[in-house]
Amino acid sequence: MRISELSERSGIPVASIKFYIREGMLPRGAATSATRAEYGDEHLARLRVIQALSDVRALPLARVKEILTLIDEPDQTPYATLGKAVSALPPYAEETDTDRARETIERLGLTYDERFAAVAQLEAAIRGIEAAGLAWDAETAARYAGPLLQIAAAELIPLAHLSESEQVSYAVLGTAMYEPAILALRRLAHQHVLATRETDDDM
Amino acid sequence: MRISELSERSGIPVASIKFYIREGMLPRGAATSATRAEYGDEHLARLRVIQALSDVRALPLARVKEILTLIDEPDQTPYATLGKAVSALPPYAEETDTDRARETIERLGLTYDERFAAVAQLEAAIRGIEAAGLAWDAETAARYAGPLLQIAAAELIPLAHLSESEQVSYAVLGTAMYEPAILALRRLAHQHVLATRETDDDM
DNA sequence: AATATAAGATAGTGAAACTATCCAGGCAAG
DNA sequence: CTTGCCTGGATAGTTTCACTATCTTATATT
Repeated sequence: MRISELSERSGIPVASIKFYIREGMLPRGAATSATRAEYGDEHLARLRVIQALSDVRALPLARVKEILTLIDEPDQTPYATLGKAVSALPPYAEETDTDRARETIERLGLTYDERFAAVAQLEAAIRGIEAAGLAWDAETAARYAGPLLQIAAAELIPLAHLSESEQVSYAVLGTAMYEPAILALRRLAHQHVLATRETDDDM
Repeated sequence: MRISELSERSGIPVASIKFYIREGMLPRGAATSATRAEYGDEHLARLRVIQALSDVRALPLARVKEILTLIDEPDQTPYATLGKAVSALPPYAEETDTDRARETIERLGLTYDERFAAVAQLEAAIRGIEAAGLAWDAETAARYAGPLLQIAAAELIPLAHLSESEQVSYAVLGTAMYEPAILALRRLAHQHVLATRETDDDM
């Protein structure tokens, strides 16, 4: 298909598609002549991924590009690839000390690895919680860790019968794309708990 | 304290503090003369909340302002206030039909209420998941719902012995600020599960 | 041959979040 | 008391991001 059809089918303006190509997020079409190029279904799929990451996750295009690159050219190990994908996701934390996060992780009996971006992200999250005047103690952390461990374990099961490259792109995209659903379900769960309380006490 | 001290103690440039005041996110200091005003600890605390919401959550200032307004002037009921707070959080979903979300919610046995922003957010999340080529079926949804219901229920318990206005600001800020910690813990849980698998299978 | 459309390059736009400059009025040191 | 620096407040400028519009050249299509 030509660029105009790609635009129609994806709902993205031609000018924006050209912009994504310029930015290196979408491969060029196969040139059939000096002023014609052919686009395929892979271009359409790529555009949908860009939109999902950019609109639903509200990721800056630079981060979207990082994730796309990881899917196209995974690192040596899936473990390293997933680690890099995590650093493309908010909260964007720079390197600082990660004492609070380390304390939490060790107290929970989780594996601490300072190279992992999620450690710095947890640190940033804890600082934010406390800056906002909220509590983050062992009890609070434990409330979250148990159920999340269950979720994480369950999420990894269906990966088993996929090929390695499928596993990587599923894990990278899955890390990013299931998060909004998780947050929405938590918010709905709050509402549900509140709504099904028979007491007249509101919160 | 004067604005320069407020700036020093918060680490936020004077120009930015003035900007926040202009935008109505931070109250003016109490004027002591035509060119002097006095700022208090409440200004410092407010600044820290703005930073937490803006930096850690990466919320646009317009959303930060909405949340701040909710804390300052809660709605009639805490339930309504929390609902509005949720709409200030990503994913920012406009009104569309919410069929997929409704189906999921009903199948899970949760309370469906179309006025609740989290429903539209779940819809947006599901569409994003599928646009990215990932699965969202009953089984997937159920994997998440159970543990999240546990989390939600546990989160509401400590609210019981707070005053109503404390409950509101805790719930509003808590909805926003604990989310990054939840996501970071999920990512760490993935790493932990992967790291503690004795098999040589990578993912 | 005339017209339309495509690809690719370059430049322009609009919103968001600051940041810098300006000015008049105090306060404090000498 | 006066000189000079700081303040509060207003206005204007800057930077980054994510497009969007225009332009050029060339090639399909009728």
